[in-house]
Amino acid sequence: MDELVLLSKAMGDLNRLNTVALIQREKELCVCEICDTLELSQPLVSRHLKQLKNAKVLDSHKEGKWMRYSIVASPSDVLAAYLKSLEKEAEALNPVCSCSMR
Amino acid sequence: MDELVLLSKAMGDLNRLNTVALIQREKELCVCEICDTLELSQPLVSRHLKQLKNAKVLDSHKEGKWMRYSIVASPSDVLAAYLKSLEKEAEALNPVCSCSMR
DNA sequence: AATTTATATAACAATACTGTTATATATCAA
DNA sequence: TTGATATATAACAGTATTGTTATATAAATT
Repeated sequence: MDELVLLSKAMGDLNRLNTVALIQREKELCVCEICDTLELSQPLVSRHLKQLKNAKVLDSHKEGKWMRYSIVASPSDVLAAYLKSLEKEAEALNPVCSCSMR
Repeated sequence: MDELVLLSKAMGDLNRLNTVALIQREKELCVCEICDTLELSQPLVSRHLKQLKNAKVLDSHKEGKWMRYSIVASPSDVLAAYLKSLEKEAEALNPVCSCSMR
C-alpha cells in the first residue's frame, strides 16, 4: 500500500508527469536534456528524478559525465496505466533539445 | 493532464486509498461508516471525500440524513488500474462498523 | 593541474497539505 | 419546537512540498 502512495505522490505533480512522458517518448534522456526541453532548472529536475526513482518509476545509469534516465523495465499495473495515458500527452511536449552527448 | 495530476494527488494519501478501497469493497458507504471503520475523525473524512469527488474518484448522493459515497460509474483507465490494485488491499481492512442506517 | 561540464545536494522562502477543534447546516425524532 | 444525529466547513498548528540560489562532487577537456 505504501508503494502505491509513493507512486501516486510521484505522479501528483505536472512537472514530474511531463518528465515521465518525455522520457517514455524518448526511451532514455540525460538530466540536461530534460531541463532544456521542459524549461526547468537543473536542481529541480534532479530532485524530481530522484523522487521518480524512489517511486520505482524510473531507472538510471551513469554514462561518462551523464546520468541517463529511463522508465523501469517492469512497471507495476498502475504505472503501466499511467504510461499508456501519458503516451498521448507526450506528443504535445517540445522536441528534445539534445545535449552534446546525442 | 491536470485531471491526471488531480487523480494522482487524490490517491497520494494512505487514508484516502483506504477510503477508496473500503468503498469499493462495500459498494456504497456513508461518512460515519467510513469514520468508524477506518478510525478517522469525521471532519477529516469529510474533507478527504471532497477531494476524492473533485478528482472524479467518488460520487455521492444524499439519502435522508446521510450522504452516501460510491465509486464513479465510469472510472478512467488509470483509476481502473488503481481500483483493481486496491481490491486486494481492501481485504485487510476492518469489517464495516454499520451506522444506524444499514 | 586547472577549467569546464553534468549532476547532486543543502539551505532557504513560499506555498500546500494533514489532522485537529470548534462551529454551522440540515434532517429526523420526540 | 427542541434535541439529537449526520455532514460540512472554518480556523488553526504542524509538517511536507515546490522551486530557488549557492555549493559540492565527479568526469572530461585543456
